Amino acid sequence: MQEKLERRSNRDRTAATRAALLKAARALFIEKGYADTGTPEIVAAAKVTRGALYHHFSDKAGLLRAIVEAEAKEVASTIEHATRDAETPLDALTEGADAYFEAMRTPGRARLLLLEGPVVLGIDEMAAIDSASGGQTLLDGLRLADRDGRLAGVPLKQLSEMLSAAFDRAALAIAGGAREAPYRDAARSLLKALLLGKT
Amino acid sequence: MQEKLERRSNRDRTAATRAALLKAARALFIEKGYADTGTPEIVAAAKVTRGALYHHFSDKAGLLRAIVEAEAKEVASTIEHATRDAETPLDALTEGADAYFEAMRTPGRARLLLLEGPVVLGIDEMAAIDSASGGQTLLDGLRLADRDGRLAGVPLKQLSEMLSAAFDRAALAIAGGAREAPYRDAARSLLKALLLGKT
DNA sequence: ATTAACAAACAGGCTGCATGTATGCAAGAG
DNA sequence: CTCTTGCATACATGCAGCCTGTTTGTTAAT
Repeated sequence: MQEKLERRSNRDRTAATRAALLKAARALFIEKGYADTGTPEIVAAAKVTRGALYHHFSDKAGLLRAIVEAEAKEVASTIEHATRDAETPLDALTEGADAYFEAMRTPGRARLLLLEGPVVLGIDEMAAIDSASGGQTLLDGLRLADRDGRLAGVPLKQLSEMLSAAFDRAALAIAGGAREAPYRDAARSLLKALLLGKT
Repeated sequence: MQEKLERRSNRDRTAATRAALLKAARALFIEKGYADTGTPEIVAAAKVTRGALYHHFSDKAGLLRAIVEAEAKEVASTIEHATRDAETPLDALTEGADAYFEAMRTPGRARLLLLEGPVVLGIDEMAAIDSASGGQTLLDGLRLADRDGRLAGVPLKQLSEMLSAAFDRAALAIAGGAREAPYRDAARSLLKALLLGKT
């Protein structure tokens, strides 16, 4: 805690400053929203000046972009890890969905990835971030299931987008305090109905 | 075009001013987004002063709220009209989905209802607006189908929220220039799989 | 005469930039 | 191998412009 002001290498300074800014901004964006959080407030919380902020980030939106990219990467990695050793396509999808809900339980993550991000950065840029982070495991799962015979003639890309949106909404609801179980059941029903024809 | 400055009743003035503000703001919010549109720009486009704006609306967000409420009402009414005389629950849901896509083709509506609204007004207030506008036909349809036997044990409220989100995403994609047909097919597949056990 | 419907000026705050300063660092001189 | 020298990095600070919401003043309807 007492952070002696001793000499540090430039690399360490940069890392520390960036980390402090990202942490402070993340907390404030989650608590009050991007628009209602000013840069003076952010730098105060990070114990840094506005000069440092604009040295490390192009602008206020750049700060959000960095935060969103980190969150997206974590989510993608959690899902990928969880679906690695599934036996059937349905298992993979179900476990992927559970992992997604789990990853999105991290406080504030849903708001950042599903609300502030799309509005501030734009849908297109969010899509780019998602795919760069490897956020297409859902489509992969559907393609595997398709090879198994089911889903003939259904446009998979569009279906995966829509399912993804459904999971997003569930994650948002859960983040807002709703119980997780019913959403997980609903998700399971959806996937089962699609892949097995059973509700 | 030449709008003589003749005497008008107060009621007419109010109606005209509000309409001009709503129209101008709507166009600008769609074109540049809520955050990047200033009130000076809005009143200039509406040929009114900022005094008029703050006389009729509590603040800039109030302007967006009025716009969003109008859009939501139109969407709900379109859907209700389209599903009035469906024969089976699946028909009602399918036709409702088509009507929703149709209603959301109105340029900019998707952005207002699905992006700017939730972020600026908050999720809770958007939910209130939705339900006040009668946006729960989807849940009604699922309940009807449930009575028919299918969907036993599936949490309907959550399922309807998730399906609704799926349709939202499709509408957003279509608004962004994507072709409508594949999304409609995916939507149909989803509903059929749930209600009939067929993909 | 009273109130609605504006108009216009004002106060506070915020963003991005531009300029100034100190510190780390790499390379050459000695 | 050390030390100086020059440059780049990492900030700090003040300024300019804009924007929002409020307040005060004016005109027109009722």
